[in-house]
Amino acid sequence: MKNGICIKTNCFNLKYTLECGQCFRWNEVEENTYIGVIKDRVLKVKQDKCNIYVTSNKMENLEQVVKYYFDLNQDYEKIENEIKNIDEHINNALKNSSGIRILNQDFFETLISYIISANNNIPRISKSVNEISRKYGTKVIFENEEYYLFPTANQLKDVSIEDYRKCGVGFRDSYIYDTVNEILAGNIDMDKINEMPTDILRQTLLKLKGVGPKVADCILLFSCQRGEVFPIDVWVERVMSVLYFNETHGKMKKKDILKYADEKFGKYSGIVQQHLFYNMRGKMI
DNA sequence: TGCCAGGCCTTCC
DNA sequence: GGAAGGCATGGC
Repeated sequence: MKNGICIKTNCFNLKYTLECGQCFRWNEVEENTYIGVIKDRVLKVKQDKCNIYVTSNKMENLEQVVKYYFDLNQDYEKIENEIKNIDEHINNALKNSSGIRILNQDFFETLISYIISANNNIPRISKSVNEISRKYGTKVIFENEEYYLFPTANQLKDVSIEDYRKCGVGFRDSYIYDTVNEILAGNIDMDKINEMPTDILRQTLLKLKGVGPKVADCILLFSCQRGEVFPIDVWVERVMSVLYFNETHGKMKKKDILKYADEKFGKYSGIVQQHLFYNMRGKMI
């Protein structure tokens, strides 16, 4: 393939993966073709049956980067076959959403993005993340268009609370400001994240302003390869209450939902959660 | 107009 | 430790 690569995939649906709410910087430009900005480059990805075709402004290690980002090194066919057998609800959900992958996104970008996500909606989250990138991130050119990488903590060192507010983040402005400064102060060593046990890492994240249990779990799941976590937002609370506790008003306590998920879904809690979330939001279950 | 959005912080008990 | 209220902003 000219100026790009082709990767053969299995059990991967690009559309579901990018539209299930775990990432905020992808746009569909034509049928089954998306352009997105990840850690250090712009990607254009087209899916045609089992193959994806990828072009980028940066070809260095492209296949490795793409496989890691979309979690293509994991055997999702095996994972889906296992979770299908857990119960009929998951089996039904998978009929609508087979091929969702849990992305491996950049830690810092995910941290800030999910602080913005609190009591917010996905289009507005995307808008704010894009605005922060446009103002403070590195510009890159791809197919004669301008794109902006999400800024590093260092690129945000002189940004004020008021500046964040102008990016549309609302009351989360000071949370972002405080968290960026914590990172700049070295209070979270981003090089050691992979070695930290999940509980310790969660406790570390929870010390940051604007990071509560749900945001921490999203960061753990979408950027730290912790597939055993089960982020509970309003949708998941609702779907779990209805499907597993016979409650129609989302009244179940999070503690009880977490206990249930841990016992029943175990190390696959994260992927199960994502299928339930996607199906619930799409009103398919 | 009022309610909701991938919740969290602060205050108060 | 748990409950209640406040919080920016835009879409419906």
